[in-house]
Amino acid sequence: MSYTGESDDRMHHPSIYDESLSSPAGDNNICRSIGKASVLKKGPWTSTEDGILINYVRKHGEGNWSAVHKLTGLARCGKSCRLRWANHLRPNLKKGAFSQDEERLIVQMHAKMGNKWARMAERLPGRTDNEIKNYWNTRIKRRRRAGLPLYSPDIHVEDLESSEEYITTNITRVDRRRRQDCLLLGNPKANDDVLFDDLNFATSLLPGASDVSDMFECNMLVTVASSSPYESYMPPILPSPKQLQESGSLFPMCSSNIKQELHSPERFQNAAPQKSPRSCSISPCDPPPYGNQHPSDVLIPDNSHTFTDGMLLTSKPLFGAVKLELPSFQYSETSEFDQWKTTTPSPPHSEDPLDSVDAYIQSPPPLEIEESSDTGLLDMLLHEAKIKTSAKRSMVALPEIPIPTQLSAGDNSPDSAGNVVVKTEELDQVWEPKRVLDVTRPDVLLASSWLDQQSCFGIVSDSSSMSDALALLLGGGEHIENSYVTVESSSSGQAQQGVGSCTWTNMPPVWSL
DNA sequence: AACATCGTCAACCGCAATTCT
DNA sequence: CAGAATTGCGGTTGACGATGT
Repeated sequence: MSYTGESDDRMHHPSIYDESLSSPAGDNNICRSIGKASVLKKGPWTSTEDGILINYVRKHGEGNWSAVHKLTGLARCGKSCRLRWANHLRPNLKKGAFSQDEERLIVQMHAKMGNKWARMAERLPGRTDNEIKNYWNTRIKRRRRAGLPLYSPDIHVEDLESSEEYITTNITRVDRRRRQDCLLLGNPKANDDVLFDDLNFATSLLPGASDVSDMFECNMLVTVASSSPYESYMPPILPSPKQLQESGSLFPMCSSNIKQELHSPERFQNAAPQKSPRSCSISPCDPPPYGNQHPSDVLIPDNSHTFTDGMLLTSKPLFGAVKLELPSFQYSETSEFDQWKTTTPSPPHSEDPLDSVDAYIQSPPPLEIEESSDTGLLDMLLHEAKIKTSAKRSMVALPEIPIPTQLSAGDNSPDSAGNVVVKTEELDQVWEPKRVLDVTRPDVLLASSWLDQQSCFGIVSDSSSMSDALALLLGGGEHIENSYVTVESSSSGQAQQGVGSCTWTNMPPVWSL
C-alpha cells in the first residue's frame, strides 16, 4: 500500500477536510461517533491527521484517546487514534522487514505463547503486535500452502514446558503487569515468584483437575473442535480465570465425543492417534500446536502432512526492503535495535537467503529469549526502568508540532486539561540542523526529538528540528513555532497516564525526559 | 496488455478487561 | 457497587502492489 502524500490521500479518501464531507462519499468510510451526531472518519490516515495526533500526544501524553476528538477536532475515534499511534506514530518504531533474528524470536515465542501478539511485541523492540500478527499469518499461509510445518521439529518439549505461557497463558492483566514490573526492575527472582504464583493460581482454579495438564488437554480439545480457519495452527489457550470460575461446564467439554472428533480421520487424515512419549521432542508443527499442551496429553497424528519430519525451507526473509512512503513510513532502519541485534549471533547465511531463517530455526538456540538471546534487550528494559523511575520526579517539556490550522486545537493557551502552555521563541531562529533528517519520516523526526534528549541514539540533538521538519512535511513550514507544555502531574491525570500507563515497554520513555 | 493470484499492510470490528464516575 | 467509559487485544477484512499466466 502506498500513500505518498496528503493530497493523494484526500483524493482517494474523502475526509473531514474535504468539503464533500457531507456527501455520502461512503458510509463505508465514515462512522458515527458514539452518542454524537458528529461524523468520525475511517480509513487510511492522512499526514495531517498524523500531525494532529502527534501534537496531541506530545501535549497530553498517551491515553485518554477519546479526548483527541474533543480537544483537537480530529475526526477519529479514540480507538483509531490509539491504534494509529501505537502502530505508526509512536517513536522508536522499527519498520521494514523482520530480521532473521526477529523471525526466529517470533517463531520461538509463538511456540511458547500462541497468538499473544501483544506480548510478543513487548519483546521485540520497535515492533507492533499488528506487524507480528501479519507476519505470522503470512507465514501460516505460505507454509500451509507448501504443506510445511509451522515450527521446526527441533523446538523441544522441555522448552515449551518451561515456558511461562505453558503454565499460565491467561494470567490476569494485573499479574502480567506485575511480571512486567519485575522484568523492568531486573529482578528475575521476583519474576520467578510471580510465575510461581501464577502456577498456583492456575491450579487453584481447577479443583477438579488432578493437575494442570488436565486443563491443557481439555483446552486443546476445545480448540481442536473449533472452526478457526487456522485451527490447525493455533495453539490453544487456557480459559480465562473468569471463564473457569463461571463455567462449571467447562470440563465436561472434555468429553469423549470431542476426543472422538479429534481422533477422527476427518481431522487427521490417515492419522492414527497416539500418545506422544513425554520424553520425545515433539514437533509442534502446525498443530493445534501442541505448543501449550502437556506433552503427555498431546495426541500426535502420525502421518498428518502437518507433521513432516523434515523441514523444507520456504520462509522468505526479506533483505533490504526499503520503502519511503506515507503514512506508514515503511523503511529499513538502522536503530538501536540493530545495535541490540549485534549482540546476538547472526544465523548462518545459506546460499538462498530465503532459506536461512528456517535453517536457523531448525537449530535454534536455547529458548531463553529474554535471558540469552538478547542481553541488549534486557539492558534496554533495565535502562527504561531506571528512566521510568526518574520520570516520576520530573516535569515534561515537549515541543509542540505546528499543524495545519483548520483542525488545530487552536491556540496554545491553557488547554482543557488545565495545563499551561507557554509559547517560546520562533523555531527558525534557533534551529541549527546538526544532521540531515529525512523529513518524509515524521516518526524519525519524532523519535529523534525524544531520543536525543537521552543521548541514547543520537539521531539528532536539536528537538526543534523535528518540529521544523515535520512542519515542512505537513506543508506549513513557513511559520514554525515551538511551544512547550508543562505537564502538571497533580492536575492532569491524562498527563500522568502518559507515564504511568505506558504499555510500550520497548519504547523509550517518551514522557520521562 | 489484461487478468488472476498472491503477499503485504493498515485499519476496522467485536469482545473482554480495566478504570472511572 | 453498578453501570458507563475507556483501553487493549486478537481476528478479520479490504486495498494495493508485485508477480505470474
